[in-house]
Amino acid sequence: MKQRNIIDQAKLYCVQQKERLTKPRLEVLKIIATSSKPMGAYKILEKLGKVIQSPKPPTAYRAIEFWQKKGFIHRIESLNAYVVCQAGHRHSGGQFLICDDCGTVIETHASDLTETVKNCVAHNTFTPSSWNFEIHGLCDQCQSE
Amino acid sequence: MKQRNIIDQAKLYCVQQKERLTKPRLEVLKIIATSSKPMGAYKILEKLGKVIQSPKPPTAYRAIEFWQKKGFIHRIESLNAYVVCQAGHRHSGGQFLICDDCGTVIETHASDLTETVKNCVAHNTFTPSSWNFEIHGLCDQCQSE
DNA sequence: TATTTACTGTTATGTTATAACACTTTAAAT
DNA sequence: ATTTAAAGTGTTATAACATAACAGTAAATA
Repeated sequence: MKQRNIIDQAKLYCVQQKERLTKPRLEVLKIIATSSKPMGAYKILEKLGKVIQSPKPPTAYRAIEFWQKKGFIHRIESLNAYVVCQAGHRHSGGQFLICDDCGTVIETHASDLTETVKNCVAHNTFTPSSWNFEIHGLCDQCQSE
Repeated sequence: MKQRNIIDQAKLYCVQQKERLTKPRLEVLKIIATSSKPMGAYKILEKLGKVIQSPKPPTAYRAIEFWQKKGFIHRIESLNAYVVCQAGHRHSGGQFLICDDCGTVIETHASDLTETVKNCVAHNTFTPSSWNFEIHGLCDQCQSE
């Protein structure tokens, strides 16, 4: 079970980093990890309501922000939605292939910036700290249908 | 004047493509083109109020959508804001260097996808239609301060 | 000049996100 | 052990961003 691993990783991480793994945090991560598709904050909040007494938006947003900062989840900007990190490691940038038909998001390795960006860095015109590359299109399966 | 050129280009485009260059459309494009930084929809709406009698959100959003579809402006997803196209040509993807200090956005050429994405396409696992690459960091000037 | 089409104005509302503050839990310092 | 400080939560309220729906208007076209 993939989502099981993420939870275990998160637990380990919190112990090691002395971060507090509170109920809202744990449940929110579980919810996002269980979904195969990006999930909006209010959808997360709704699901959270099944394990916590009538939670309010900040409860969900705080947990989302927590995991996002730690690199366990990513925000898909073009969808206002969140997905669990599929890369299995910390990184300051992400690349996402978003199928506009079925909604699935594939996270690809994000260690390479494009040539243009590399040039900018090389010429010292810009110093990147984080990046987000969202590619919309059709996944293999939807393409062939 | 750079923003003058964009307006002229837009006028020419509308004549050639038989698109209607209405007052809301023209004014919204002027507003976005005049700003050196990405502008949110409600800020645009506010400025629009100086040339049009108490406009409502849909008036701004419709014009924004119009120019966005035609490639004259881009949406910066991570800022919920809009900038005039700096590339001077139609394209299905954009790369933006966003300075988190001064807010300036530099648009770079977007004809190259990263290696990973190219590989996905080559192996037929994904067919991209559009993409958006937003790189946050510090521009040269803010970096050196 | 009648008809169709595209666009606008307006009302209302939906969706996403955060500020602010009182209270609680945990960790650390004494 | 008890105090204190720091981090986290619950809650209310509201800010910020975006669109549905429908009536009316302007332009293109038949």
